Amino acid sequence: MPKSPLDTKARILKTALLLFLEKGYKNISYQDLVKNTGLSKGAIYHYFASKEDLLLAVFDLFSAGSGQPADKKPEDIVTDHTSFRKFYIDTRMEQLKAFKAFLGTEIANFNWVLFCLESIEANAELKGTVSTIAKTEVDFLEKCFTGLQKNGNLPKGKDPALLAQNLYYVIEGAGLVMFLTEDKRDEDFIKLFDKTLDNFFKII
Amino acid sequence: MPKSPLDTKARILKTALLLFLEKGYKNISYQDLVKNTGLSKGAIYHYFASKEDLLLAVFDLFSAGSGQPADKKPEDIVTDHTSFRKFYIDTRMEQLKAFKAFLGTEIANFNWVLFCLESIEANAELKGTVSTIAKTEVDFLEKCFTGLQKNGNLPKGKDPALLAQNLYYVIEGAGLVMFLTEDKRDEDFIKLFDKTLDNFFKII
Amino acid sequence: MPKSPLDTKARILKTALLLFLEKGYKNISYQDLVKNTGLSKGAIYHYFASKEDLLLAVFDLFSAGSGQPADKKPEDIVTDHTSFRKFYIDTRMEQLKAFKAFLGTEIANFNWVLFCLESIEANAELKGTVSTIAKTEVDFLEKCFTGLQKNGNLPKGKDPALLAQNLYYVIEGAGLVMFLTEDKRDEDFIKLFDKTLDNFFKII
Amino acid sequence: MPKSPLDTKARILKTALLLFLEKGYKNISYQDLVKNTGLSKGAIYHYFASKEDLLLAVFDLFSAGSGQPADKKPEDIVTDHTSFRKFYIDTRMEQLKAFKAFLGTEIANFNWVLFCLESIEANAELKGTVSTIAKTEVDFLEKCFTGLQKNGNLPKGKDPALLAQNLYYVIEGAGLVMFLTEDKRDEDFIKLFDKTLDNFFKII
DNA sequence: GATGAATGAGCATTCATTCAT
DNA sequence: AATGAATGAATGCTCATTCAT
Repeated sequence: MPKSPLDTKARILKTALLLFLEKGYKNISYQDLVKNTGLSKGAIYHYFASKEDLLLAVFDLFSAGSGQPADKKPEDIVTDHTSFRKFYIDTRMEQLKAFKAFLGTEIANFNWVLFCLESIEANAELKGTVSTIAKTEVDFLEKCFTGLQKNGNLPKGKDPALLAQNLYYVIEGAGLVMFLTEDKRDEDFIKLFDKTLDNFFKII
Repeated sequence: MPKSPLDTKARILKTALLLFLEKGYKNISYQDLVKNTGLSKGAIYHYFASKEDLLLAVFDLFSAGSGQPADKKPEDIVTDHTSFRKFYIDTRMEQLKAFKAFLGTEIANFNWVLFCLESIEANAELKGTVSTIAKTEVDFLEKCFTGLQKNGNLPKGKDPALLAQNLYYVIEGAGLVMFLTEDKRDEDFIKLFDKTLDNFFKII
Repeated sequence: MPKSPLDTKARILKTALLLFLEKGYKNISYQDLVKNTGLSKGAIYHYFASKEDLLLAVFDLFSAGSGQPADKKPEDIVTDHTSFRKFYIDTRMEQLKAFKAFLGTEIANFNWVLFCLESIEANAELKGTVSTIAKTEVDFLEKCFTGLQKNGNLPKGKDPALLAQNLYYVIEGAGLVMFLTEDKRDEDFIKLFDKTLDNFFKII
Repeated sequence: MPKSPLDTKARILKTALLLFLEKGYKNISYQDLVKNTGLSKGAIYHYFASKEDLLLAVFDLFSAGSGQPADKKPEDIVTDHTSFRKFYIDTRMEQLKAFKAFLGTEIANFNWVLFCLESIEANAELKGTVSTIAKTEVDFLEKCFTGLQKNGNLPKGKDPALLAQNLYYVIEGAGLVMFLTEDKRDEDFIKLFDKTLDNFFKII
């Protein structure tokens, strides 16, 4: 039974993140937050001056959870297409697992696109944060391609940086299209990413 | 000063499309529609039974304007990378020009991602429509790659269909990331698409 | 296919009466009237200046259909309790049959109490009309009791007029209570009236 | 100046009961409630989730105020017609007085029929409550008739239960007809009930 | 005679926010 | 730290009515 301020604040943040990701920032009201935190409106306002303020804190949390692991060296782990795919999927699954563990619950509908769109709509400065996340992800992919290159598994003359950029877009694009055209769950996205990487290797 | 029912209905549809694309479906209220159409709430309800009903009609319009031109044969027009890029950009610019001409006004913020997300959120059946648009676009790109192939400008063993699929994702992904990380205008997207195609050709 | 003004006006009146009785005056909108008459709003306004105006005409129709048959002589027909009950029920059933024939359709929920209440609420002068209906009904019942009296089937010293007044109230009260406490159909009311008369004879 | 939640909730309930009885549930808008409670719309919604929810609570209040006093023994108090009438009228007047005292104001138009009709229209389950009120009232009257019987003031062979049922209907019927045909005030109803009882005794 | 386009006031309801306790 | 009472603007929607055709 959490009583300390830190616990309460964390509880609000986690609940808000979960709800925002599931249904979007605009679709979540204070009533929802109250119901799902078990706290009162006043308590939430005690920690966050406004809904936008809460969003900013939640977005920080989200971006922290979106980073790539710094303890691993992709360029050493990735040697060929197979290890590339395995490493990428493993990393994302770990990320997802960590995320769920952090939230302490399953998340039915991981609508991060809507969440990000509404976030930058509410506060355009968040574009910077999204941009950083994107760069980190591209860097990560670039290191993977470098791994391929070091092992002679990259066709001559292909630039790892450009490949990373393209692959990043492919993954984002595939995710977005899946969102817009299919009913999906978390695991579907993992499968999608695996297939997407496979296809990408076939065209480069 | 339009008086005929057809004019009025079209006026509502155009205005709604414009506003929905600029600010998203949820962010537009009947008050906004009233202000921008110069009509009364009642008049809008006379033509569309509900906001969702209006959305469906607007989405039809949007999807109609999103189709690729049926009168052109991409596989004949596209012969090399240069003609590919030129043809693709020309097509999109024509599309955009036609769209603007149809709406009769500039559109400041072409937030089609938010519009699509909110649309399928409001009515999941619209996923089918989005899916069709996506397929049409991929088909179009596939024909372009076939053009390249016919002219010996495609590396051996590369599948036009797979290339089209990937390029489609790259374009969507690039567009999405641009949305989430930068301030952009219509023309910026055109430039982005040009650069995106250029980069894509470098990695295949 | 009715085209003459009279037909149209009658069609509106019948439809309105049916709808008002089923759902109450307030619950029926012009939209309902349009849907059920197959006419346009304008057409209805052409014949009736306002909703209240329509109500007044409808109420006239209703009160006309609520009268007792002038061609029959209750005091001659009613001789004992059995003939009283039979005559009363027969009369009401004929009334109901005539009503349905006139409307040209079944009526699911005969909520005449709500209809009357809302009618006098809309125009207090209608109280006069209701009053007249009530008097006619009491007169009718008085003649029935007179029939009983002539045949020596009325306890000495009982005043036919007073009995009629009481029986009228009993019937109205029973009907109202049935409305407020049970789900009922037209036929249930007929049964109720029969039982009510039977019980009334037991206490006088 | 009431500040406690209980006061506020009670204030809303009383005001709503008063207004619903005066003009009917449908005719009262939140605007009316706001004007008459001095509270804001939001405050009312804070206590009652919807208009129907408010109605249910109000109806409970109404039904509570409609019960007969449990502390009195009608079968001992009522001995003859005179004491019957006096006891009945006294009871109703006390009821009315208590009601007014509770509401803290006069009530101009006690339209309980419309209120009940609209209540069961809004929520058919309320028929159960109305049914209970009716049964209580009939029981009460039956005990009165039992008092008459015990004192030899009931003609032989008359069933107190049947008499109670009939008298109840007579009273309701008389009340309804008065509503539909005359302008009336609270006191008029008391007078009406007195006269109604008097007449009823003459026919049994 | 008849249509239906257009109006605008009014409705129940939701929402983020403030603040006394 | 935490509650929840109270606010009032805004939302989608319904309605009776008007009127040009």
